[in-house]
Order: sequence, then structure tokens, then C-alpha cells
Amino acid sequence: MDERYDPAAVERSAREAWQAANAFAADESAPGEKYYCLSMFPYPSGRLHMGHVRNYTIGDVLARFMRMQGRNVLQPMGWDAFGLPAENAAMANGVPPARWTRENIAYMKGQLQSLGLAIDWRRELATCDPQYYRWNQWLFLRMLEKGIAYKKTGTVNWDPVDQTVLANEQVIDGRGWRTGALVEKREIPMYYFGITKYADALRAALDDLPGWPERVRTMQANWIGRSEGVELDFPFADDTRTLLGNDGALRVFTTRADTLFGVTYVAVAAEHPVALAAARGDAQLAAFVDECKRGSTMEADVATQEKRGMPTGRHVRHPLTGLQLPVWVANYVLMGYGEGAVMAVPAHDERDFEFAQKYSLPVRTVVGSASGAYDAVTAPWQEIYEHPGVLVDSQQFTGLTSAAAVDAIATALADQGLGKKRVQYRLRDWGISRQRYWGCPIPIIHCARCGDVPVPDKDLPVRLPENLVPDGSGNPLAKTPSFYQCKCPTCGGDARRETDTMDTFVDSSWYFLRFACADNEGAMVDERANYWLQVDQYIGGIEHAILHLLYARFWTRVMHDMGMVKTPEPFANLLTQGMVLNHIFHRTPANGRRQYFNPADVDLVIDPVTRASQATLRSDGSPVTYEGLGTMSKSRNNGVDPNLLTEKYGADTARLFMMFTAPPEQSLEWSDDGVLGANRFLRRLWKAVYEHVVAGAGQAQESTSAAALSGISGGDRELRRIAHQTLAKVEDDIGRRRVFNTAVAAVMELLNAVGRHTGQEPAARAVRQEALEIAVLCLSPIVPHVTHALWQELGQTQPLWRSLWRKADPAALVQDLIEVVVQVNGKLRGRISVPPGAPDEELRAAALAEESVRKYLEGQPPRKVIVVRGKLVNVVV
RNA sequence: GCGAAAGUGGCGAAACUGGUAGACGCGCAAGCCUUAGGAGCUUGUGGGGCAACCCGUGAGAGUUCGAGUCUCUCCUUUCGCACCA
Repeated sequence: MDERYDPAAVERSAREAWQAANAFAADESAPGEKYYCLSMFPYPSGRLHMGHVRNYTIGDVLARFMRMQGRNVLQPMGWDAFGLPAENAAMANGVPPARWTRENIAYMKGQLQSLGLAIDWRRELATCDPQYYRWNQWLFLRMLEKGIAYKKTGTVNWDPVDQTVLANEQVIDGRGWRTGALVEKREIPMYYFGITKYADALRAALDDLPGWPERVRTMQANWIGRSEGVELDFPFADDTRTLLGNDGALRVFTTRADTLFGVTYVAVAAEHPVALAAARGDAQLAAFVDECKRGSTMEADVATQEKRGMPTGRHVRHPLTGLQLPVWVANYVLMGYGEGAVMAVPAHDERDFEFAQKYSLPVRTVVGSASGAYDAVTAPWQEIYEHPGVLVDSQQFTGLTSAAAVDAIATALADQGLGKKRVQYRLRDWGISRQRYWGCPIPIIHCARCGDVPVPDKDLPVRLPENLVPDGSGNPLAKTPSFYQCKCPTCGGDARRETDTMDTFVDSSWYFLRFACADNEGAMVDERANYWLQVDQYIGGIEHAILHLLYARFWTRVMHDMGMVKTPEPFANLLTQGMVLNHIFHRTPANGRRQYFNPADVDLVIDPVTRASQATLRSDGSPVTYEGLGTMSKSRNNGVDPNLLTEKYGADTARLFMMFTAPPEQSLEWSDDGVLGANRFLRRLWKAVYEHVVAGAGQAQESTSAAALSGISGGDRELRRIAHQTLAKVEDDIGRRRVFNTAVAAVMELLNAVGRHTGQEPAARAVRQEALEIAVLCLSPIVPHVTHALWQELGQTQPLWRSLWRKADPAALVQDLIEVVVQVNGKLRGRISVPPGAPDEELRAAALAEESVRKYLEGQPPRKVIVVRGKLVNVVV
């Protein structure tokens, strides 16, 4: 055995052994209960970052641990390979996105492999493979048939200079990111998935996901946003009905039907038909409506805008009082929610109040607090009262509580056919059309005679040409006749192929199903998906808490309803790992842009008393500004390249650092010293095994069976107890609690105990042999390479990756005497040693006999004595 | 604004069920060793005090024999959502 721990050699040989044995190939017919362990697949951006390393290490620890528990484990890996960055890189380098993407995949696969992940690479897939995305297209067509997918106009960000659609992240301060031109909103036809039909099912099923973090479930529930209310009609009081050509009423949705008698105006969104109709005869209004359409479609931007509006000149009648009310266009009303129109109650709604104040609209108070603290009758008009309460000035509903009034008013409206109770969701249908090149083509053909014709299944996949280079102006597919020119499948005439591609969230909504049967060319999924699904453990970043996870749940449910998979929910357990943080340093030169410096080049000193920080750039000795901790990112130059880390110390050190420094859900602070510490521990582990092995060289190996070790005593017995305690603790920490830092700490303690243990007689050697085996076994999911080597050095014939976890020997855990704490008035005053099963009376007597206790009793009997068996005795004096 | 989570040594953290606060590691200090290394080993390390002891988990109150843990009020930080009618 080498005296020195050489990570490069150790890791190479371990990986070769795994590869030669095809050690992590997952087989449906293998024994053991299945365990599907999945980390979110990466976007092939070019290189792995530390967030990936953390994500995949967590998954690998669980996958390897479960293997050792006898489970039949599947851990696959793939590539979320479509998307905008490839197009940007293509523009910058003049290389087709396909080539850029595939080169990145090849490089990053090498990086992943050097981390030693126990992955079944035979199942690898990339979403840009036609054999993958053909099934996107296929299911899209099935959804179209079922009416789950449909076409309607939607609003997009339009760059008038580049003549192209922009993603939200390409709009900066309302301007196009490349041209700086003011972005416009544009209505274009798009395809949608009817996820709102599933809103209630998706929301209700959140309660059946106990393995998901509470906060993710809350975020999803809020996103779906269920609210119960009343939809009601305000009949038009003028000729608007003929103008619109509809049944003659303005429909609104409200959750506060109890405030109906406080309505003083009705407000509609700029895109509302009433607004558009009114604008036709009113140039000023038309200009305002037009202005509202400009600007970003981002809701967060909309939210910060000042409230503005204009009267339409149109009027409606109050459904119950018949009073005439003006209709306003208001920029705070969203076309996409409810009916795109609201009944405005300035007295009881802050937004309506603000608007009414600005435009001098009347305020009518109709609810007061039940306690009388807020007197609705005498309340000044400058105040609003948003809480529920008791109704005033509301005809026959006066005196009812808000809750009762909602029901009574809804009934009254329903009787007249003017309204009914309804549930409204915040969630909107999922628009999947993207006017982009590098994505999955939407399989539709537009024919002048036959309309929008689905591509027949036999013609799938609609292949994306891979040789195009986008130039930033519009979608290259729309400029490639060989792609868009086609024949109509129905009439055979000349037709035009849809050039929009699908949102990349579609690609990632079902990849976990395809891993189960990635080689099946004849079907999207097969029975193997039912074997592996649900994913037993899904691991990924919190940034996917809403969209990806919700879309994946929706897609799985659609496939479930079509009878393609048995489970409606894809992920049984979810672990959201924390971010990887590092320090951020910058300088702002007088003339130029802020310049960021890598923390590796900066010395940081923080005064422990004043908290003042002093950061100095090493190269020039001058100060830089310290911004604090933040997520590792290219733009702030505070990333650490995983390659440098693995080249210097090896993958095991990187993995150990990640697992030891913080629990998986918490953010993790980068620390060079911490990495060094992890490496030091592995060297100590190596040395401990080395010294043990060398000292015993040439001797027969002592038996470490429980029977052989039953007669040991003293230090031997103590070490054996610690070893078996560690075994139990690590199993619990990894298997149940999902905390790895305390598992590592426990093994560190075990190794410290091994260091204190001496003796070369057979019994001592056997105990130490067993303790080292347990240490190596416990660490093996976390640092698989070095433990693979040490396991062999400890004389094991079965390779570690084939070995099973050991159960702690109950006999080893038994202690002759245990320490019990003695408190006086809850303060620690002493300790006594007693047999584990000692009765309360004995504990009480022993505690009272303690010198430290008698001192406080001063000859008096204690007021009270509390005995917690096996833990403590508290004497109250 | 709404919602959620979190505040513990010089630092990362531990304390899972109300029961010894600070395990484990980093850093630091002293000493030892040496093939002088990004090495290794030993010891110490919450604050105060010679000591007995006292004080200590963001602040303040409460429940309890006993509170980092439970309750209330407040402060701070982080994250998410954000004109959702």
C-alpha cells in the first residue's frame, strides 16, 4: 500500500473498475425494491459550475447509499439541450447552435464522469435529439386532439428594430437588449396548453406530496392561486351592447360581493373589448389604450406603475340598484385575470381608492367593523376599510356579516340571472410557442385551403435543421424555405410549415419518464416507466420550485389521463439544494464600468469587533470594495472552476467539502480553508488505514465477526461501541434525515477514536480493523474513489460498490455505566455514573448524595426531584 | 404590501422528542517533529474571574423543575410572490 494518498491515481483506478464492471447499469429485472434517484439535468452551457457539483453530489450520495441498502437504483443523466444561450453563442461565434451544444455536452460529460457519479450512462439523452423531441411533437398532437392544446392570440414582446420577438429576460428597462429600442406588445397567434383545466387537480394533489418541502408546496399553491368569488353582470346602460354585438352586459369577477352596494364605477383593462370599442370613436382614448399596450409584459413592472385611467364615456347599470355607473379604462386592471374588468369599490379596496382619489370618483362606504371600531356611517371619505365586517346602506342585506352577505347577494344575483358563485385561478394557460430557432418544431402545417393541419404521426419527427446560424433578426426557420415549404397533408397543395418552436420547459416536462425507456424507438414510454416511476428522490435548485415542477406535474397528469403512465404525480420526494456562495469584490473606476475581482485574488480581513471589512487586491496591494456574499456567477467574477478543484485535490475532496460544510438545503459558503480541511481529513483516513495495514503485514487477518469480538473489554470495547454507534448514526442521517454534514462529523469522531486506540494484540487489531472498515463503508457514498481503494487495502475481496451496508450490532452498543447529569434548579452541578437500567430511586439517591448537590441543600430536604431516566436528575431546592 | 424561512463562538455549523449549548471542522495560540510541506503530531480555544462561581443562542416578556427548542410582541436578514379584483 502506498503511504501517500494520491487522489489522481486512486480516482482513475476506481473509475476504471466501475466502468469495466458496468457497475451502475440499472436493470428492471434486478432484485431489490426499485429506487429512482434523479438530479435535475443540466443545460449544456459549456462547463459545470459549483451548483452542478453540489446538486449531483447530493444525488450520487443518495443513489450510492440506497444501492448499499439493497435497493435497485436508477440514476440517469441527460441534457436540457434546447434554448436561447445556444443561439446567443451562435451569433457571437458564427457556429450553429447544434454544434456548440454537442461540443458542450461532450466536455461536460467528461466533467461529470470525473466526479465519479454512479450514473447509468446507457440511458443518456439530449432533448435536441430527434428521437427525443419527436415525442414532444407526438404528445402535442394528442393534446390537440383532446383539446388540451389549442391556438389563440397571445401577447409577446416585440423589438421593432430587429423585427423579432423577445423573451422577458431580453427586455431591459422596457427596451430590447440588443437594439435598445422601445419594446412593444404584439398580439400573435400562439399554441397553448390548457393547464388551467388541471388547476384544481394540481392544487389539491399538493396535499398528497408529504415528501416535498412545505415552502415549495406553498409557492405552487400561491402560483395556482385559487380564489372563491362571484361573477356578475353589469348590464349596459347605453348602446355599447350593439357596438359589441354581444348579449349586452359587462361581466366582472369579485371576491367581495358583500361590497356590491359600494360600487361607484367599473374599470376595464386596456385590451378589454369595451375599451377597444369605445376607443374607436375617441382619439384620446385610443391613444391611451395604445400607450397601455406598450412596455414590458412583465407583471412585476406593471405592478410598480402609477395608476392611470380614462373614462370610456360608456355606462352600465348596477345589477341590484339599477343606478348608472361610469366605465373607465384603468391600467391596474389585468386582461389576463378574471374577466379583465372589475367592479370598483373605493371605500373597501386600496387600489380602487387610490384611483378614485386621483380622478375624483365618489366613495361609498357599505361595510363597517362588527365591533363598531370603524363606524361605516360616519367614516370619512379619506379612509378605506378592507376587512370584512357588517354591512350598512345595502338594502335588505344591511346588518349581515360580510360572509353571510356574500352568500345572500350571490343568491339574489343568481335569481335574476345576473351572477353566480365561481372559483377563479391565478394560473393561466401555458403558452408554448416561441419564435425561436433552437427548439422543438411545433408539428403543424398551415394550408390556405385546409387551415392548420397537424403533421401526421408517420411524418414525425419534424426535424429541426441543424446547420442554421441565427443573426438576431427574427427566426432563421422562417427564412429557410427548405424547412417551411411543404405540402398540405390533407389536400396535397402547397403549404407552409409552422416555424415556431416549443418552450424549452416542454422538453424538461417529461425527460424523467423517458430515462426509463430511452431506447424505445416505437413509443414515447413503455411499461418500464411504470416500474421506475415515481421518481423516489428528485434533487434540484429552488429556482425551479414553480414553473418546471408545475409543468412536469401537469404533463405527467396529462399522460396519466391518457393511460400512458400509472402515476399522476412524477416526484415522490423533492430536495431543493441551497446555492453555492462566494465573496464579491469590485472597483468602480472613475470613467468606466464596475470591475469585479475573483475572491482568489483578494485578501479579506474582517474585524471581529467592529465588523469592518478590509479587502485588498493582492496584485497591486490597493483596496477593493467588499460587497458581501452572493451566488457564484460569471457576471460577478466570483465563481470557482470545479476543474481546478478536482485537479488540485481530486473529486473526493470536492465532494466531501460540499457535503460537510452545510446541510443540503442550506446555502453553502465557499471556503478555500474548508476545502483544505476536507482534503486533510482524507489524508488522515488514508494514513490511519496505511498504519494499520502496514503494522499487520504478513499476519493472518483477525476475525471481525460479532462472535469473535464478544469478549473484548476496556478501550477495545469502547472503540467498538463508537464504531457501531457511528454506523447507526450515519444510516439515520443519510437515509432518514438527509443531512450529510453530521454523518461526516460522526465518521470524523470515529477516526479520532481510532487514533486514540492503541495495541497490536489480535483483539485490538480486530477491533481496529472493524472500526476502519465501518469508517470506509460509512464514507463510501460521499467519497467513493478513496474508499474504493481503502476497502481493498483492508483486505476485502468483494469490491465496495458491490457491498451492502452493515447493521449496527446491538451488543456492541451496550454500556456498563452511563453518565447522568445532575442539576440543581436546572443548572448543571455534577455528573454521576450509573448502570443503564438503574431505577429512578437509585438515580435520586445517587444525585442527593453528590457533594455538589448537598452544598445547595444545606441540610434541608429538596422541594422536588425530577428524574429523567438515563439522562438527568434535577433537584429543586 | 402579502407569504415563507432563518438569526447560536473569530468563521462554517451541531444540539432530531423541552433535558449537559457550541459536537465536527476551519481559524487562531503554544509546544514538538521533520525528507521545510498547501506537511505531520500534541495541547488549548464562547465571554468574565486567581478561584468558588457568574454570564451567555437577535431584543423583551411569558409558560415550565428545566427553553436555542413552546407562546406573545418587536428587530434584522434572506427568499418567494407582487395592482389577482
